[in-house]
Amino acid sequence: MEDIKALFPQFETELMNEIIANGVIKNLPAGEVLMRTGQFIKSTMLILEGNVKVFRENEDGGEFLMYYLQPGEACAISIICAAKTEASRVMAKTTEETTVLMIPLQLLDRWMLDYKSWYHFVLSTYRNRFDELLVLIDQVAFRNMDERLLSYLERHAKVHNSSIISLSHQQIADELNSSREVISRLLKKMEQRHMVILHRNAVELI
Amino acid sequence: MEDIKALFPQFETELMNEIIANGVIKNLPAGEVLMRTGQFIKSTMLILEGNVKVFRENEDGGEFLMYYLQPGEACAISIICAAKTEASRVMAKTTEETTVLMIPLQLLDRWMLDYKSWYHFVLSTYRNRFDELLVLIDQVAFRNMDERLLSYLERHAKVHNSSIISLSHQQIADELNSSREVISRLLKKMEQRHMVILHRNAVELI
DNA sequence: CTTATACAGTGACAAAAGTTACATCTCTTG
DNA sequence: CAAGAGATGTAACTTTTGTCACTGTATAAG
Repeated sequence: MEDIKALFPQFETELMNEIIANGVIKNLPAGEVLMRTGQFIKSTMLILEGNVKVFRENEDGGEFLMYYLQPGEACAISIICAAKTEASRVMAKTTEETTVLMIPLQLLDRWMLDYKSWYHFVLSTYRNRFDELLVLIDQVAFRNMDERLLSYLERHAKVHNSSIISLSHQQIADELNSSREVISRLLKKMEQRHMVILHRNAVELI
Repeated sequence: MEDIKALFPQFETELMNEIIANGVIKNLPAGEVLMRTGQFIKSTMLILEGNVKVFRENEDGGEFLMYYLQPGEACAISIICAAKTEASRVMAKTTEETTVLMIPLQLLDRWMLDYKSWYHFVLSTYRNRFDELLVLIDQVAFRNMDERLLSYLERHAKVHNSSIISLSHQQIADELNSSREVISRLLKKMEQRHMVILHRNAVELI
């Protein structure tokens, strides 16, 4: 409870009380799917601990990364969809053990009116996700795969707070919508330039 | 005034009155820049007539298309930025003669609380723009240039309500972040397959 | 009418990325 | 520890896209 206050210091006390009274805390293992393409959303969630990756699935099951959700953040899509009870167009999955706070959607409309801090939180959530999509569009539209790979590794390191990226080349290729061989090739080049060290199932950023 | 009501039938009467009392109608010629990268936004706007294209500028001045705004719509970015008085990261420009209704940003917060119809309008604006960005990401991440070109032509035709797309190959290349020769090549192929007819400064969709 | 100027067509080539096809290598599991 | 599964390395090739260089052509301006 104290952790929640620390993560969302901007929320006023009454909102905090409502959140605690109505929210359900869920503990999820890594790899748990929180939202599925085409699924209708019944509740929104705040991330308390861990990490959630939001992605689109392509035809072959590849998981094209959109962005990560971190503690103190909320899923804009779940709020948007919840507000209109519409189907989701993206997937969300935990990448590590994660704690979320589920909030029934019928509260959202009232909170928007009753709590200024909630209203501002929702708006800034929209704005931040929108910005992340803009950055993503820049990457896929303007950057080559080598640059995208480097950005990807750096972001992964930052988000997971470790310079060791524990993913196979295939997983990285999926998240960038490329192919394993291309990623292997580029990683090899980066290793020759002493930008990374390659391990099994892991890439270490220098 | 009656046209405004027809374009925004969902707005309640009092909101309509506020809009009419506080909004400023502006008539803009084609090619007018409404929003510039890095610029701070002082007001938001509703599109009454015409068409606005929202795009990102690349290093060489190419205008990479994000989406169009049409009558009855509002610019999500201007609302988001206005709400936080932050700098814009995109550009907006009229593509034809356009009438917009400018609304001073200080009214937005109050309207969100006072008018349910405004609140829902803003949320659905967010949702729609978000969806358009998702579609754009799909295109650049998953589709080849020939498919993207076809989608682009179809969308342009739909938005401008004409099967004749009055743009040079260079302009099309810019909006897709490609090069003139590539677009010429692909258009030629499409012409051979009887999908389009090529004119000077125009492409006709069949 | 002539001459710039912007637009379009095209061939040749280069670069980036995707594909195919194997060869190794490194764990895990029985 | 042997076998199999999953992971990685790599060469050869194709496809897609981008770039360069040049030609022709329509249109507007003088």
